[in-house]
Amino acid sequence: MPELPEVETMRRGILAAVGSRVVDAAKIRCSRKPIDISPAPAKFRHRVRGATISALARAGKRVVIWLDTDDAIVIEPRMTGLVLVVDPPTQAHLRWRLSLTGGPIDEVLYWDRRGLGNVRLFSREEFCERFGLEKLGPDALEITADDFRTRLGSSRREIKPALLDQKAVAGIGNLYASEILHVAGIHPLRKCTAMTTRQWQALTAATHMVLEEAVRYEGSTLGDGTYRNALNEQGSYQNKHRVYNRADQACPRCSAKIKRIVQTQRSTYFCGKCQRRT
DNA sequence: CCCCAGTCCTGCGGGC
DNA sequence: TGCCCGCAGGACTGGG
Repeated sequence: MPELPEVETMRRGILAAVGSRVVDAAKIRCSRKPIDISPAPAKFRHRVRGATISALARAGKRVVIWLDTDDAIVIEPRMTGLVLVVDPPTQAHLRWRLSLTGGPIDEVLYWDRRGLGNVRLFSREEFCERFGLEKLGPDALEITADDFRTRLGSSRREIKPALLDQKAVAGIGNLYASEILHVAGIHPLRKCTAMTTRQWQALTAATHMVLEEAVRYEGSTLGDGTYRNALNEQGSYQNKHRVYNRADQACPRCSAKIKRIVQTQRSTYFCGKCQRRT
């Protein structure tokens, strides 16, 4: 479930390991069903070969490898994808490989157990079209209370499912939505239209606080152990979770029992006592 | 336009 | 012990 903190951790790990280097080749490595990689291998290879990595960025939950040719390799890990510079957890689910020249670490790998992710090459124009502010909202680390109110203030949805809308705010997923609302003291069932200015402000502060903290702890590696950083090491923010996956345990703020409900087919965790509906 | 259910996919754990 | 089902939740699609 890589969300913003996990993808940001991958991005930093790749940057530290490979920095600015020349691409030697891009290969599809797949012993099972192929994942979504575009364009087709020969064309992909031709477009990236010999290019230099000019920047490593993040677009919401995607890792972006910018090349000096003005093309961007966009890796979208979805549920179980990992971007690695060391041996992957298994060879079977290794999906793609970018070979580099001139350094001790000479590969960036894409590994994906479930294979829901994708690796795509875009020109700068295509990238701006696809990931502009109309398609992808402001980054959750940078979003302001005014952005939140403008983008969600008139939505008829409940606040928790609304936080998962990447057009409104980029980077928040199911896990961090629950954590953020707990810190903000806002009930997940609260309607966006009922949110006060103070609550949009509290939500903004909580969003920045939780996500910055999660980045410092290198993301959350849950029970299935799938998520890893670029060096195949676990994150540790799961030990700091306030509500996620903690149904029936004590709220760290008020000791009431944490509840689990389902909203738009997804689990929500919250404290019914200290997260107010009003 | 807005929003939600259904879809893809694999591995794991519960129930029988 | 083995099988089947449900669940996990990224982003996209189709339709109400």
